[in-house]
Amino acid sequence: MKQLDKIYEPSKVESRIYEMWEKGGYFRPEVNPDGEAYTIMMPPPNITGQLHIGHAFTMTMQDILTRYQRMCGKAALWLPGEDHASIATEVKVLEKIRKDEGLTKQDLGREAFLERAQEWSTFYRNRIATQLRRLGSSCDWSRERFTMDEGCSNAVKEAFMRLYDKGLIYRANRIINWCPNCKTALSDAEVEYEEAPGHLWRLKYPIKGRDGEYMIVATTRPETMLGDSGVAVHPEDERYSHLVGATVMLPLMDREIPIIADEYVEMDFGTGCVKMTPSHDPNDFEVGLRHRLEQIRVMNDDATINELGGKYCGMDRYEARKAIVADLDAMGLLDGIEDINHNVGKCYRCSTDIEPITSLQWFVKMDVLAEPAINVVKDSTTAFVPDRFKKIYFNWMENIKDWCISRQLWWGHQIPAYYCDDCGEMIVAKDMPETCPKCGGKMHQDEDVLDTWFSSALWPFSTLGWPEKTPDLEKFYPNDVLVTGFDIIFFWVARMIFSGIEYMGETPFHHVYMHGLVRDHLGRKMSKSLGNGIDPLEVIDEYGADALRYALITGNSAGNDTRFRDEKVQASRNFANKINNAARFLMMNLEDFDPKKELDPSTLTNIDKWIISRTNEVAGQITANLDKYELGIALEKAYNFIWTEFCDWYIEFVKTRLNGDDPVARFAAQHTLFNTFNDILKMLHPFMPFITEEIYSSMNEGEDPLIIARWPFYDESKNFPKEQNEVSEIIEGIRAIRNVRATMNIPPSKKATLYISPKEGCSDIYEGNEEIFMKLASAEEVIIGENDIENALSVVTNTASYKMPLDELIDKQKELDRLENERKKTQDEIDRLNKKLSNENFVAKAKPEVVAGEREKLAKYEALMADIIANIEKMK
RNA sequence: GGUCGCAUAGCUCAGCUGGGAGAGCACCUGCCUUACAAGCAGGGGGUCAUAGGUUCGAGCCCUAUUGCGACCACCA
Repeated sequence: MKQLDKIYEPSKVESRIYEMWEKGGYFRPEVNPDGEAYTIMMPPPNITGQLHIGHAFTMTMQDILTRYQRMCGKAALWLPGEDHASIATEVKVLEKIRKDEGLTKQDLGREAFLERAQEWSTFYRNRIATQLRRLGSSCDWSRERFTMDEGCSNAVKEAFMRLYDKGLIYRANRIINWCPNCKTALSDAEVEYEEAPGHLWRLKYPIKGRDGEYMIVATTRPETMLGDSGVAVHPEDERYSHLVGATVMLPLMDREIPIIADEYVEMDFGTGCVKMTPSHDPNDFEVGLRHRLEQIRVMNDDATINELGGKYCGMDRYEARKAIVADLDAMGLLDGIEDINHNVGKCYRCSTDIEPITSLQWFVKMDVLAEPAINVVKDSTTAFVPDRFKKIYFNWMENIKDWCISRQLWWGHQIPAYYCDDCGEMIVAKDMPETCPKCGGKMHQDEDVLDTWFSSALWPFSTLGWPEKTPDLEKFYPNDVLVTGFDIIFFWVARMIFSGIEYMGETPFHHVYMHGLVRDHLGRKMSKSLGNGIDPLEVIDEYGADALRYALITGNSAGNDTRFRDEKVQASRNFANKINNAARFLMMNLEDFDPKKELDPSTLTNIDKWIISRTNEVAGQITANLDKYELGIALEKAYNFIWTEFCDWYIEFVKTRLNGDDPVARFAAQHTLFNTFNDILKMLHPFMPFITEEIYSSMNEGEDPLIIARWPFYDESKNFPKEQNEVSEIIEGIRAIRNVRATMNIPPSKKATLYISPKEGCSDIYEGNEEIFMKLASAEEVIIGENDIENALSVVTNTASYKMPLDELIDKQKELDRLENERKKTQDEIDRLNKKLSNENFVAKAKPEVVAGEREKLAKYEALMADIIANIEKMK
């Protein structure tokens, strides 16, 4: 066996190990060809060119689950997503083009732009893939799909056509969210509302035919009045009922517009009178439809006023606002201004104020799609972890409006709709017809592309080959689990669910595991403006990928945010080093060990059986935790078991036999050490893949690598409850002795004879383990049996009483005080238990096993009490 | 306005179906004991936000309150 460094250096092993995995093809589901399919998918990479810590968080969880399932013998497939062609990508690419070539989008033209976008997108995507590899991502990169190549992927065309044929996609002139900076339509989910101080202006609209009478409307956006086509009041508002049906003259535009009554208006707000701008306000749009109000769009795509805005034409919307207010004021038509806080919709990408405008766009009809998507979550065909996120999902799905899917971008899947230049005929098809089927004219394709989430929603099956009926699709759909942050439920999770049901007839995954955000050490959200982002690659450089993965997972529970602190990574790194050193110990002591040589089970001591049993038990618990996606708990259990029980106790226990001269005892110890540590490496592998693989491969030369080793499932034949209890007693005894020695300030170098007098029937716990007590309890000699020593330090446990004569060291009074203290504590326990057990209600109503347990405890404490009192007597 | 979450040791957080409160870091004491000082041994430290309720028994279940946070909707 080879030797390890005293300090574990991740940089020395990580790339070598990763290469070994990848070359060996171990990430592919074929390593377990007959195993049940387990699928997990990677979100579409967001092209920022850099792996974000939040991304690393998601990836780590996915990777842990994938590795675990693979070791369980499943055909675990972890697929990278489709390209995430979004506004972000387009903006990023355009920035680069401007910087490198000094060209704008218009200078470049569509085709040249797409070519460059393709290039850079691929570059960034590869870069992220490389970064993920450093994190240990066991994604099957060989199946990577990149479907923007043909302008619009086959899957997207197919999906679009199917919905169109069913009448679930339509094109209409409706009000949509428009970003004047990105110059594209956005879906409702892409608008973020932010509270901002503003004003409420009250404007006076002269009523026609009633000189000196006005309708006073309140508005936060006076510039939209250019497009007003009505004034609305509540039908039951007596102040205005006589005016319904009359008209007002719209100031500045001199347009005669009607006064209408609609329940939408709230009587108590403002003046109870609302101006109607159907082309620039979603509510007004709805009211306008009901009352057939004219739609007058007064703004251009860049939010400047257009020619319908009269003399304000060409002004920016906010310049126009100032000018209009000033003009109205000059005309005496400004009734007043109030300060008001209101929410302003912003583009989620560039934070520009969203302008609602009417525009010809493509929409997906949502009500039909939403219903089954709600049902699969209701009946838990798709379960959310944690469960509470269902509510958020339902709330959104139940109130969903039609989804605007067209975007006025170039970088995306181009809509497969074609128009005749001559007669305007529209065809939706996979390929553009040569000529118009109606008039034979020339055709052109719709300029717009689809919302990136339209294609992303297809990802659970499009990455598996859909619409082709591939073997992958057959085997791996539906997926097992989706791991993602809760911030993405609407954008993505919900849309995948209804799309999966629509196209595949089945929900896309059984479980949706939702995690929280990674925050900085002060609990703040990471953001570019704060500059508090953490680069996972820097963390990996400093501490190693295993440490980063550990730090991200430990102490985390589903749905909750986690803070990222340097101390946490340090603790993780220390753990990695601990494992490294435990491995060093093994390697030093296993040089002459032959794992193939058969063991005589009767040579195993109770100590060996204890660690075998505990390892088995812990493995079972971790399995249960992982099956419930309790990654943080599973990792914590592994940590505590490895550090405390294996390293601090078992290794210390076993040293006496390893250094002794009985070859049979030595072999039993080596055998247990070897197998236990192998199991430990296995259960830790999903969390810390690099270090475990490195150690495992040097311990098991010529064997299969750890990544495809069999998971250490719970095995009843390795369960030794009797020995577990026995060794717990030994540990308790040693602890008690150490504790006494420490409180009495006796240095470890001062050794004494240790007299152990086991209680009835307990002597085999101690027989043969004398040397262990010598080593771990600083005894120079151990004598087991009845004793009657005076002037000795004494401690008692449930199975034995211990005595250490240390005459010259003992401060008699101090020891008496200590014993008295023990007595008090024990008496308190006895009193508490007596009180509980004398409560008739408790005895009658509590579960019998609980009552029995309390009785047993009482008996133990009473026995201890007797011993303590005897010891006090001897001391006096 | 609606919904949800969080409040546990000095700090950061765990705590599964209710049966005597845990970890890491920090702190105190003693140790370079041949795997490990990125370590070992021992120790201190919590009215589990507040007030009620259910129960034999509540950190956990119910109600209300306070503080913090998130999401959705949005009245011009």
